Parts: sequence; C-alpha cells; structure tokens
Amino acid sequence: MKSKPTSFDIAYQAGVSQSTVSRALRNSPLVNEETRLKVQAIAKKLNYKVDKNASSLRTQQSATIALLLFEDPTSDDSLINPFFLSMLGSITKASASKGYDLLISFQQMNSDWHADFEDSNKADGIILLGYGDYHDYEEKLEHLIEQKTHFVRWGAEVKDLPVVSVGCDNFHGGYQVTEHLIANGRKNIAFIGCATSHSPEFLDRYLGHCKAIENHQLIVNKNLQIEAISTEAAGYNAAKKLLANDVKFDAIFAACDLIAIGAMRALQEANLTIPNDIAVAGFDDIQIASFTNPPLTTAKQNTKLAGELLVEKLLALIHGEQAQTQLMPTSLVIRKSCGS
Amino acid sequence: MKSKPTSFDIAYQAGVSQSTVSRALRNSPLVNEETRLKVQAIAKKLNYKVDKNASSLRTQQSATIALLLFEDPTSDDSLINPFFLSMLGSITKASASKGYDLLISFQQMNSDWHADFEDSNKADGIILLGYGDYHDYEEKLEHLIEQKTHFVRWGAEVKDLPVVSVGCDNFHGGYQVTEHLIANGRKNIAFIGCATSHSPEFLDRYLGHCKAIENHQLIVNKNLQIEAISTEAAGYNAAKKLLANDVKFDAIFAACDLIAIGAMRALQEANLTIPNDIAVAGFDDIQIASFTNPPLTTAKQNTKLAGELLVEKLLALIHGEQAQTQLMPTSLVIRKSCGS
DNA sequence: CTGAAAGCGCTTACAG
DNA sequence: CTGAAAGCGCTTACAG
Repeated sequence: MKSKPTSFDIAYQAGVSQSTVSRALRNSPLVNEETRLKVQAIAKKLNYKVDKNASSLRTQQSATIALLLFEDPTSDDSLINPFFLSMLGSITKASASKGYDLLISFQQMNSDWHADFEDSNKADGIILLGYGDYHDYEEKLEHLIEQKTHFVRWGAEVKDLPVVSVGCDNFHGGYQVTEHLIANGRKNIAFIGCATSHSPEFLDRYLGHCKAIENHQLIVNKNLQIEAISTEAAGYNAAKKLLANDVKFDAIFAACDLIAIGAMRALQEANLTIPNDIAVAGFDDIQIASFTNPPLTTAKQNTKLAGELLVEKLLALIHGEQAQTQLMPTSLVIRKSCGS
Repeated sequence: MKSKPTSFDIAYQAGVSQSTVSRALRNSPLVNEETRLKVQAIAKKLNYKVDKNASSLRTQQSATIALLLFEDPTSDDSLINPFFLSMLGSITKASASKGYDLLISFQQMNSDWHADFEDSNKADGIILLGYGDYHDYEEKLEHLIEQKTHFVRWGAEVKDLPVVSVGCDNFHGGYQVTEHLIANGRKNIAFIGCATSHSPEFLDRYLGHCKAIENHQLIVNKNLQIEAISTEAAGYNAAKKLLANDVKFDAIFAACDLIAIGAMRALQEANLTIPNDIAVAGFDDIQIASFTNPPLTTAKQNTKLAGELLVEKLLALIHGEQAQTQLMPTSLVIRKSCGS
C-alpha cells in the first residue's frame, strides 16, 4: 500500500519547487497560469489532497467547528430531543456551506468537559446546544470566556456575561400560545415545565404566558404550574400530578412538544378528550407534533434559520468581527389540539 | 490575548526537556513517576492541551472518524429521515466511548464527493450512511476501495465487493411483517417501496414479503407493488396510485415508516379506516411510529447496536484487523395499525 | 530514566 | 513569477 502523495511528489512531476506547488494549489495570483494548470492537473491525477493536519498546524486554523450537544443526565440516554436533532441537521448544512468541517460531541451536562476542542486546535470555535440545568451550564460558560474560546450558543439571552446567543423570543412565543388558548375560550391554563432560572427558556415562555393571562383580565394560578424537564416522561408525570392535585384546568401549555406529548398521554389515560375536555399546546414544532392525536398546536422555532445564524455569528467571531445576540420570532402553528 | 502554551512552556517550568514533557503527558513508562506528576500538574495549571494537528501530523493518525450521510437528492432538503438521525446519535456515542472524535458531513448522493476525509488525513476512517440510488452509490464504493480507504457502511450485504457492512436482516424482517399481516387475516397485501437493485434493503424486504405470501399458500400480485423512495411524500403518492389502480388490497406493507405515514394519510383522505379497511405496517420503528393514528406496527431496527457495531468494525479495520459484514435481527413491534 | 535531534507536510516571508 | 528556507508543535528513534 503506497503512501499518500505529498506536495513534493507533485513538485517533482511538474518540475517546479514545492513552494510553487503549494501556491498553485491555493490559487495564488503569484503563480503563472500555465504552471498552475499543470500543477493542478498532476495533483488531480495523483489524487492528491492537502494534508489537513499539516496545513492546520502551519496556519493555526483548522477550518473546523465543534458542535457540543449537552444532554440532561436525567433523561433516557438513548433519546435526543428531536428538536436538537433538527438543529444539528441545520448546523451541519450551514457549516458545510461555509467550507467548515463539523466535529460533533454529545456530553452530559454534569461531565467535566473543558471544551478542549479549541484548546487543542481541533476546532476554531464552538457551538453550544443543549438542555439541562442552566446553573451548571453557566460555570462552563465562564470557563470558556476565561479561555477566550470562540463560541456561540443556542438559548435565551445571557444578561451578565459577554456571550453571543441565538434563540427564540420565548416570552413572545409563550404569550402567543396562551393568547390563542384564551381566544379559544380557555380560562384555567396550566403550564408544564420548569419556570425558574434553572431553565431560562422555559421561564421566559412562562412569563409570556402569565403576561397574556393578565392582559386578558384573568388570574395566574401558581398551582397550575408544574415542574418538568424536556422529556415525554416528565410531561406525563407532571400531567398526572396536575390531575391528582384537584385544581380545575381546561388547558395545558407545555413548555416543549415532548412534554406536551407526555401530557396528552396522561390525559387520554384519564379518559379526557383533547381538546374538548382539555386543550393542549406545545412549543418547538418537532416533526412528531403533526402526528399526535389530535395534532398538536405549537409555537414553531425556525431551526433552519437558527442553524444558519449560529454558524454565521461564530464565523464572525472567529474572524475577529463583532456578533450580536439575536432572538428570532416564533410562529404559531395551529392544529387541532386547542380546538378549532 | 496570549497564545496557547506549548510543551516547551511546560518543559521550561518543570525544568526538564520537551521530550520528557511529551512522554510524561502520554504516560510513558519511560518517565520517572515524580517527574511525570510534576509535568502533569504544570500542564493542568497552564490549561495545556496537546495540539491535535501537530500530534496527528507526527503520528499520521487523527483519532477521528468521519460520518458521511447521504441524502436522496429528490427529497426535501430540510428533512433527514429520523431513522438516520437516530443512527447518528448512536454512532456519536459509540465513537466517543472509544476516544474518537466524529466529523460529520451530509452529502447529496449525486455530488462529486471523493471522500477526501481520509485522503486529507482528517479522519482515520469513514462510516457511510444514507439512502439514495444504490447504483450511484456503488461507484463511490469502488472508488473508496481503490483508494484503500478504511470504511464501513450501513446497509445490505454487498456481494461482489470487499466491503464491510452492518445492516438488518431485511429479508427476514420483511417476512415477519407480512406473516403478521397474514396472521391477522389479510390476503391481498400491497408493498410500497422500490423493489429493485436500486434499493437493495427494500428489495430484500420485498423478497421476504413475497416468501411469506408463498409460504402461506397465497399469491404474489405484481400489481400490488408500487415504487417509492424513503419519504412521507413518496408514500402518500404511492398509496394514491394504489387506490386509483382499482386492484383489491386489504393491507399495505410500507418499506419504511416514513412511507407508511404517507400511505396512512392517503388512506385516511380516502375515508378508509386503519386497520379495519386497510392494515398498514412499516419498517424501522422511528419515534413517530408510536404517535401515528393508529400507532404503527413495524419492524424495529436496533440503531443503538448498529452504531456500536459500525464503530467497532471500523476501528478494527483502522487497526489492521479483520472485520466481517454482520446482519442484525429485526423485531416486530406490534401496535394498532394491523388489527389486534 | 533523560535529552538532543530529526521529521511529519504544509505555508509563507524573504530574496531574487 | 519562482525557489530555498524556516517553522508550526508535536512524537520517537537514538545516544547516553
């Protein structure tokens, strides 16, 4: 098995120096057109590829982005929230279109990651995606900032730290959903999902929800908010708890679609019909949302745009430019789970 | 912004040579215990990370695997079949557990990829995953073999080429599904999905299906096989065509879950009830399969095991060992779409 | 057990 | 427009 050709092999065949080969392959204007074509032809014939490690070592740039996806350690280890899978698809495409390779890694939020991707020059920057307790997460952010790592993240705006985020306008999204439920005649709307600083995105959705209630002269009932992490199982358990609590409610706003799906299961097991007895709305618009029974009304997050923005902003940072946190609007996708 | 520390910085602080630092960090038995601990402590203090490019260049190994996911160019560009997303998750975890980084790339099957991942030393080997016309794909396989690239692939066994595949026993899976439909009293079972060498996995499922029919003294009706690629839209269109054809059928075996979901939509639009009028079965057991209405009976492919096997076999190849093609059993997941 | 040295395959400043 | 040379940051054979 003969070894891979190097630029010296090409230089030899082309009768030029190795420096010229390197220039020719990089389309340097310094090189004669004719020489360039000859070199490139030979490179193609030999199936030559520039050695990534050598070129990255020399230039100190890897043309690679690392995507770190955190998972909640409490969730089932085999299931990734489809919402993040969709983000992953979009980020992959966006980075490829910019000529960057994508390294991916899944990590437990509680693991001792030091984001060695940039430290070890594997990647020029990092995209952070995931779920889990924000308080744990914040420490890691501080560490990254301290190391002057280039990174952007998906999520709510971070107020106190110099961090570039791309996220949805969760407050307004929450407002929209609850307003829709109210417009459909619901008056006692439960909220399932963590509503504390441990989960800033969910908290914003909850605050939007509360605002909509107040703006429509209804009253926020704290007993109608039940904690849940981003899983189907958590949604199921939370809805069970809600039913056991013996507080009246005619709708559930689930902080994400997976929670909504779990809640629907619990309601149906209790022989309640959706939306007649209880309306249910979600957040995200994952693929499954179209297939639930009834199909789920939800606030859609635009993952395609999100992926593009994340990559764009990270590249700006890598190139020493400025980048701003950006919130994207959500759009309400009305299906059958909230009535008409 | 001060630059990253190198092994020379550590050597200086530890009062030893750079060679010793390198050995100490790699836990070489050649280095004195005390020296090793001192060096490692300083490395930790300085937040030193071995430069990946330098070490890969030197050793000619990248400790990285590339995952190439092909998409059918005819399918909607924003949607990746959830089945492959699930495989991706499993492969990511398996490669991380072996200490390998994972580079991912999505490619159109018709694009002119030359799998430069290994040629450019970005990766030590490649995992191929995807869908699309097998005839296009085969050329690429030949190219990879010619280049002596280390790779494994997901899919049916390749007979004529020295290729290591991991796949499901599609023939038996198809047999199981159809036998289940027959056991539920169905006699005229349509098959939706490509049943030619363009799609070997689907073809095997079809052949298993035909075998089950014959073994139960029924007759295979060629008019009940309709072509479709792996998408919801293709399933929808194929079922429409089937309905328009005016051939009698009481069940549909869809070559994958996405096709099944599309077919169910077409049936329901035609006011047919599932499973009473028409039973429907799929293949894959994607997450959505539990949520369709009615929930879909399907042949489950074990993506977790598949990912582990793919990584394991690829690493064997990289280390110069032998690896064999392996077919995994499928398991029938009985829900409501085929009756009882 | 340790150090000096070579070299992995590039890119690019310098000299012509 | 081209070439000779340096050097990116490691790992490891060689010498001691």
